[in-house]
Amino acid sequence: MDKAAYFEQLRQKRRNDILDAAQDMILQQGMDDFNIQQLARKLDLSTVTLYKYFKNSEDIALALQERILETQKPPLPKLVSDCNPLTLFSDFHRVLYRDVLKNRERVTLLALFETYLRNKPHPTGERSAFWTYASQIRHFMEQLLEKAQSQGLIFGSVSTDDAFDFIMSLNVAFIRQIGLMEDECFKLEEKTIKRQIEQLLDLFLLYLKTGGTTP
Amino acid sequence: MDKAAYFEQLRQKRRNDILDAAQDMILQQGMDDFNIQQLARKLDLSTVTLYKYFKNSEDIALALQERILETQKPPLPKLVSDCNPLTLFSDFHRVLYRDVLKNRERVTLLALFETYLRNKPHPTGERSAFWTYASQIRHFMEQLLEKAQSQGLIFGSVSTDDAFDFIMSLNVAFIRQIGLMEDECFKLEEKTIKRQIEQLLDLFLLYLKTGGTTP
Amino acid sequence: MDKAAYFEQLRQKRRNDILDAAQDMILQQGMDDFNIQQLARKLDLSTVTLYKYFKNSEDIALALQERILETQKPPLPKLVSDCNPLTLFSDFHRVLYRDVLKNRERVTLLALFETYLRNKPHPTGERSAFWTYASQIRHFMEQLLEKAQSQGLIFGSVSTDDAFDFIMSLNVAFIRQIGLMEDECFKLEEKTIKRQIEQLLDLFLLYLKTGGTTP
Amino acid sequence: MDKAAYFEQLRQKRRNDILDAAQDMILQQGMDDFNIQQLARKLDLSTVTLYKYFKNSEDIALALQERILETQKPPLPKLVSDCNPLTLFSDFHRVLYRDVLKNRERVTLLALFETYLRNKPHPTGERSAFWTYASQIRHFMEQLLEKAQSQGLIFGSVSTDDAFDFIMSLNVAFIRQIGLMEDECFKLEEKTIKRQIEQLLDLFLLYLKTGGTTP
DNA sequence: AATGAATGAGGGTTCATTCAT
DNA sequence: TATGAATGAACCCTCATTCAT
Repeated sequence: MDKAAYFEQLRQKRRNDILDAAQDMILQQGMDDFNIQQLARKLDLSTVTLYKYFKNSEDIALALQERILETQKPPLPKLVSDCNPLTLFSDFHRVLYRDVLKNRERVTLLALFETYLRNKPHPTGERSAFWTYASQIRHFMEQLLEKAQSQGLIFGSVSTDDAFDFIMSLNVAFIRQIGLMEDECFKLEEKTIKRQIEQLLDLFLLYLKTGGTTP
Repeated sequence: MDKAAYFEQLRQKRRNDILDAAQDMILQQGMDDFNIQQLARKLDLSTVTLYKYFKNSEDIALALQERILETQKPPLPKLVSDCNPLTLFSDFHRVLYRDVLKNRERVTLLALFETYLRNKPHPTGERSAFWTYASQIRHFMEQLLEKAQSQGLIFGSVSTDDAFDFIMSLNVAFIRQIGLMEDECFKLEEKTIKRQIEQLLDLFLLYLKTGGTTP
Repeated sequence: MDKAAYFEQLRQKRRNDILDAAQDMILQQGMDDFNIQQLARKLDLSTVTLYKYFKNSEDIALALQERILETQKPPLPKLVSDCNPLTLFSDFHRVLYRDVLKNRERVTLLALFETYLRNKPHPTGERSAFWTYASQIRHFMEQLLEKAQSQGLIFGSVSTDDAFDFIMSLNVAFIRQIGLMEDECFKLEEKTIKRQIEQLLDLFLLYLKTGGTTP
Repeated sequence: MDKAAYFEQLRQKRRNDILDAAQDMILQQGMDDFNIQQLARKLDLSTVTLYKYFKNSEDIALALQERILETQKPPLPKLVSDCNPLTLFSDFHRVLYRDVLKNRERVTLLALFETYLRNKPHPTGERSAFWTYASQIRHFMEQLLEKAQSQGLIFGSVSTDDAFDFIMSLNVAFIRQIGLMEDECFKLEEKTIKRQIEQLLDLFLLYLKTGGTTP
C-alpha cells in the first residue's frame, strides 16, 4: 500500500494548517510578536510538534513567504496578438489590482515580511518578496510596451525601460500602501482606493500616450 | 534662582541624547531588535538611568516619533498670491521631495514606526505618523488647488478634495517606498528615484490639467 | 523449525549495526553529544525502532562498551615454557601496543566511556573498562614475572605484585593517553609515540633487572 | 570615594564564588551534566544573575580552566647553579607530584576539560590545558637536562629533547591517570600511587644515566 | 541623579521517551 | 516489526523592570 504517500499527504496538510495559523498570527500581531510558543498554543499543540514540521521559527516564516509567492502569482493574461496593447495594459492592471484587493491579506504579509527582513542580514542582491512579485510582471509588461511603441501608440520619447520602471515603482508603492493599511482603515477607505486605482490607471495611459508632458 | 530651569534643560539634553542613540539603533537593527539594555550599553549608562528619563521602552519609541514629527515639518512655502498656483504646486513638491531625500533616515523611521505600530493596540482614530505628516499639508494644498481651480487652471471635473486625496495618497506611498528601501539599494537607485519624482510630478500636473482623461 | 533462531540472528545483526553507528558517532562527537535521535537519523530508522533493540540510550553505550571489551581482548600469547620470560615480556608488550595502535578507535572509546561514567552512579566496586582490560593481563603477567623471578632474571627485591601493579599502571596511563589524543595530533605524533613505546619497554626491563635502583 | 574599585572587588569575589560552585559541580557530575540552571539553584541565585557575571555557560568553564591554570602553576624551583642537576631533577619531580596529589581536584578538572573539549571544534593548534601546564615546565627541564649532559651525568646517547619528551609524556599520562581516578579509588590507592611515583622517579634517573639500555 | 544587583517572564530549542497504528 | 505523531522536561538565553544604595 502507499502508506508513505498517504503520510506525506497528511504531513503536507498539517504543514499547511500550521502555516494558516502562522499567517493569522502575523496578520494580527505583526512579525515581531510572532513566535512558536504562541503558535503552538493557538494550534493546541506542543512546541516540539511544530519543530517536527519546521526546523525553527524562521523556517516557518520563510515557508509562509514562499507559499504566498507561489499562490499569489501575478495574473498574467496571454498576450493575444490582435489586441490593442494599451487595452491589454488597462485590463491587466485591473485584474492585478482586483487580485490585490481580493487577497489583501497576502499582500499585507508580503509587506510585513519585507519590512521585517529589512534590517536582517541576508545575501546581498537578494530582493524582497515584493520585488520578486513585481519582477514576474516585467517580461510581460516589456513585451506589451514594446508592442505598443512599435504600433505608435506610445509617445515617442518614452523609453520602455523607463516607463516600465516608473509604472512598476508606483504600482509597488501603491500596492504596499494597500497592504500596510490597518484593516479598519481599509474597510473605511476601500471605495476611495478603488477610485484611486482607476485614476492611477488613467494617468498611466495618459503618461504613455503623452510622455508626461502637457499637450 | 534658575536652578530648576537649568536642570530641566540638562534633562532635555539628556533625553535628546538618548533619542539620538535610539534612532541610530532602530535604523540599524529595526524596531524589533530595539531594546533598552543595548541602548543603555551604547550610551554607557545603566538601564535604570534610562528609566528615569522614559517610562519604558515603548515610551522611548513614541517620544522619538514625536520628535521626528516636530522636526520634520513639511516645508510649507508661504502662499504668495501672485504666483501661478501650479508653479507653486511644482515648487512645493520639489522642495518636499528634496527634504525627503535629504532626511531619508527620518522618513525611514516613520515608516518603521508605522509598520511596528500597525498591530499594536492604540486609541481608535489615532493615525500613523505618515498620515499626520500628510495632513499638515492638506490645508496648504487645498488652498492651492482651490486657487488654481478658480483661475481655471484645473480641469473642471476634478474635485479638489479628490485631487488632494489622490495626490497625497501617491505621495505618501512613494515616500514610504523611499523610506523603506534598504540603504544600499537606495544608494544605487538614487538617480532613478530622482527621475521618477520628476515623472510623478509631471503626472500630477497632467492629472490636474486634464482630469486624467485622454484628450 | 529454526525460525526463532533465524530471527534472533537477524536481531543480533541489527544490534551490531546500531552499535557500529553509535561507535562512529561517539568517536566523532564525544559521549555528551551522543543522542538517540541523531543515531536514528544516521541509521535511517525511527527512534522507536532503536528502543526495540535497546532499553535506552545508556543501554546502547553499555552494550557498546561490552562489545569492545569482548572484541578487544588483550593478545595473550601462550606461555611457552622454554622461552626466556623477559623476552616473552618484551614480545607481549610489543604485541599489546601494536594492537592498541591498530585499534586506537576502540581504545579511544574505552577512555571516553571511562571518563563519562566516572561521575555516574554505578555499583560500588565496579571498575572501569580499562581496569577490566588490564586485569585480564594480570594472571598471565604474574606467571611470567614469577617465572622470571624463579630463574633469577629479576632483581631480588622486586615483588611481582608490586612490579605488575607498577608496570600496568604505567601501561594503562600511556594507553589512555594514546586513546585520548586528538586524531590529528595522533597522526602527527605517531612516530614519536612508537619510539616512546620502545623507550618505555626498555625502562620496564631495566626496572625488572635492577629493581629501579642505580647500579 | 573609590566606589568603583570596591564594586569591582565585590564582583571578583562573586565571580570566584560562582567558579567555586561550578568547580564542585563539575567534580561531582562531570562536564556534560554541568549546566547553568543547576548551578544557579546551587548558589541560590537566578540564572539571569549568573549571566551578569559570565557571558554563558561555556564562558564559566573557560574562566574556571583559566583560573586553575593560573593557580596551578608548576612549582618551578630556582635553578641554583651549584646543585647537582639530577638532584634538582628529583627534587623537582617530588615537589611536582606532591603538588599534584595535594591539588588533585584541580588536576581532575583539567583532565575533565581536556576530554570534554576533545571533540569540540577549536582553533587548530590550540592545545589542551594539560599541554599548557606541561609546556611551562619545558624550559626549566631543558636547561636542567642540558646542564646534566654537559656535566657528563647523562648517558651520552640520550638526546635531551627526546628525554624531555619521553619523561613529560609519561608524567602527563600518569598525572592524568591520577586526576581521572574516581575519588574512592584514589583514597584506597593513594599509598600505592605514592610508591609508584617514587618508582617512576627512580626509573627516570636510571633512564637518564643509562640511556635505557641494560648495562 | 545614577547605578549595581537581582529577578520574573517568556521565547528558542533539544532530547528521551511513550502511544497508537 | 516498524514507524509517524506527540509530548514533558529541561536547558539555553534575553529582556523589561524593580529595589536598595
